[in-house]
Amino acid sequence: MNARAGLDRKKIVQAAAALADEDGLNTLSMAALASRLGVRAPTLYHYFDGLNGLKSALSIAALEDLSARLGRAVMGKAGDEAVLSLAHSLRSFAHEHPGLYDAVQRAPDDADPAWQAAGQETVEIMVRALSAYELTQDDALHAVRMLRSIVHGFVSLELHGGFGLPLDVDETFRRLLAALLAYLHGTDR
Amino acid sequence: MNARAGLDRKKIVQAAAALADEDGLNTLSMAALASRLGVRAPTLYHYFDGLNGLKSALSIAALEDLSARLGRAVMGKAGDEAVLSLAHSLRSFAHEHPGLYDAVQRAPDDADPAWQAAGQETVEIMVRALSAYELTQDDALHAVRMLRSIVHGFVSLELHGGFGLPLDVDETFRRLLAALLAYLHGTDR
DNA sequence: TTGATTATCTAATATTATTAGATTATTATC
DNA sequence: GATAATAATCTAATAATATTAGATAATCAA
Repeated sequence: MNARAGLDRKKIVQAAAALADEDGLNTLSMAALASRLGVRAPTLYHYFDGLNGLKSALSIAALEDLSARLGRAVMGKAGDEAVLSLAHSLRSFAHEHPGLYDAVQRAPDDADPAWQAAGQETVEIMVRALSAYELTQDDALHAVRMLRSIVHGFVSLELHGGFGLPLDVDETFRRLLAALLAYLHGTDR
Repeated sequence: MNARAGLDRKKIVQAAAALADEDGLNTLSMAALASRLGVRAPTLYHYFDGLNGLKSALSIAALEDLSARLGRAVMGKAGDEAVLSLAHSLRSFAHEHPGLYDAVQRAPDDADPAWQAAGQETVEIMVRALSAYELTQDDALHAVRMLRSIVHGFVSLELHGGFGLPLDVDETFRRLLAALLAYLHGTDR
């Protein structure tokens, strides 16, 4: 009784993604994943270098997903509209895929080329989205970091219950983005 | 051979904090903590309700530490100076105590009264720091969230290697705070 | 000094990650 | 189509962890 499960790295990563989104990235285990795939845990070692290797693969896949989504979000948009679209895409990705979102944050131990590439891709998407502001190269990179910081900080606090008070969170997000856009317009510098 | 170790909750939490800062909150275990305290793991169950209970206590202690530091940071300061001092205190706490900083983010499972109190205290410190801007109650609370989001997002990306490019991170932080201060001054609204 | 309390221990169970090596299913070769 | 090679999966075993139960020894109160 050994009918093959027909696994491959992609199917395993997909199942891991589902588990991470459902139960959290931290509780993702080889045991739980194998069980979901109808297979014994050691089987997974045939495809990945342990739990760490699996999580690295998940991080890369998640980052690629996110990158593709961000790319679609800014197609045909420029300036404020593009920045807002990026921000809302990031936030909705985090809401829809909390496990994958956490995985994106977690850099693989050994800086994997695929990870580097996906990360660079997202930065480039963001830089292109900012092109309408006609920033210098460095200013654009700072602006990308600012956007990422703002959205990540907000989303992270939001998802982990950091905002206790009964005050509209969407409004806070709007204001954060308004502050960023104002800065990009140079109202202040 | 059972000379008592003379433990109490405080000593255990302190040792846990040291371990978390040294090796990361995620790798904090009952086994490692007991070993550092020169005691067998089951001993710790006399003081805390398992690893989760211990981590909750650590979260609360860390939040109280942070809150005290923030309180000191804004004494005798107002307006922009107070906001900048808050932001830099938050960031330096995260740098000096990465494990505790992570612990602060993690809300205890059961919303512990001590946790609620410490959280409320930090919000109040921040609201007071913003008093010079003469904001409405709601605007002040949004501003607190904005400050927390900005600093947390930046620090989190910074600590977890999210900023790959060789571009001055201090400068990015400065710009983020400049954007916040400009917003608070209402240059834009 | 004795008895009660309590801090700590040992022993045992369950779960997990991981490695080694056996077995069975598929594929390639003749 | 039979057989050999390959590859996917399994069983078995080891080590580490969290946790519970209950025993023991140190301290404290009377």
